[in-house]
Amino acid sequence: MSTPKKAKTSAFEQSGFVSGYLLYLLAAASEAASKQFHTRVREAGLRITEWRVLACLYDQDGLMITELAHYALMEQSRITRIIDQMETSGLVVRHNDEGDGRRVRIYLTDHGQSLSAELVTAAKAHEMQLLSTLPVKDAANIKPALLALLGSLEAPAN
Amino acid sequence: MSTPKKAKTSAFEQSGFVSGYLLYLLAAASEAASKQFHTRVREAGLRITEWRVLACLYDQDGLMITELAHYALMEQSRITRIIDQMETSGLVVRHNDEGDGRRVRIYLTDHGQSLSAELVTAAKAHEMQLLSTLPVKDAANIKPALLALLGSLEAPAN
DNA sequence: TAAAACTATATGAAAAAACATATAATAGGA
DNA sequence: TCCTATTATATGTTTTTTCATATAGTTTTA
Repeated sequence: MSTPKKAKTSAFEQSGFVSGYLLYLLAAASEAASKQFHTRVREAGLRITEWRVLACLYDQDGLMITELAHYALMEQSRITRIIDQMETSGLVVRHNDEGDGRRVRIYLTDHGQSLSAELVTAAKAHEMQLLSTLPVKDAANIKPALLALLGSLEAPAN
Repeated sequence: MSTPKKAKTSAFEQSGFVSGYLLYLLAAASEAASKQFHTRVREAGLRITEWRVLACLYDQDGLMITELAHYALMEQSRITRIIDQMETSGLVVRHNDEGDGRRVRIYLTDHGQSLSAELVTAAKAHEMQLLSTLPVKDAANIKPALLALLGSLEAPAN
């Protein structure tokens, strides 16, 4: 047979442009690493986007729609609809901001609070497990490198 | 004013769970880094997904639908439809695999070939520029760390 | 070699996401 | 203060994406 059945480790992955391209590595690593944990998120009855919102609110309850969009890496209109659904399922509530009638602040319900705490704990455990499978050097390097990249990208001037 | 207008660098980003969470850093870095280059992709009249397909075919022309799905990190049915559109816009062509009538192999047209070469060149330049903005240490560390992570995640055993 | 199991691609229907824009509230001049 | 510009959220529409499944070709095996 000229073509191998399972081309998992094909010539493609060994050489060529894509397999060493930074943006590909970032996307692939993000996707592969998230995949594992996302299984747990779905087991908790949540969609990925909802988990992201919960995690943001875990850190800082009462964020605005716009702030959530920024932190959770999503468009504003998307957040609006996700909050609609999360409000329906009893995870969060909307409150008008006193002082600025345009703003809507999102707060965790009791249920949302306990669920977010639970998932954050699981996420931390998963992260530790994941980092423990890496060579020590890489495990130590990865977050600083990503933070440097983010910092460089967020800097307005260039 | 109690709430700053532009909360770019808020308390959120300084501390808390999310801002140091590996899966968040990966997603955020991937998104932020890609964003810049994606502007160029759209200027070339392509969607991001189409660029991914072009890049894969640049490395290895004649990939199957399934292989493209794997390498471009997308679902099979999605690739099928993207190839439909790319065929319509004259970037690729489908050919039946001789030897296995189920397989469909995708080949770049002349136009697809020149466009992919052009964009790959631009992508390499962008990557170099991006890495040059990082501290040398981080620039040297990031790809090995991502590769280690990917390797660890692809390994079946654990 | 016929049946069963499996692989590759396509497609209909449903859900999610993006895009543009509407609505409402506030802020900032003239 | 009134007019304009700006900000925050919501919503209608369209496009993407997913999910489940159909179709067709190949391999396996009894």
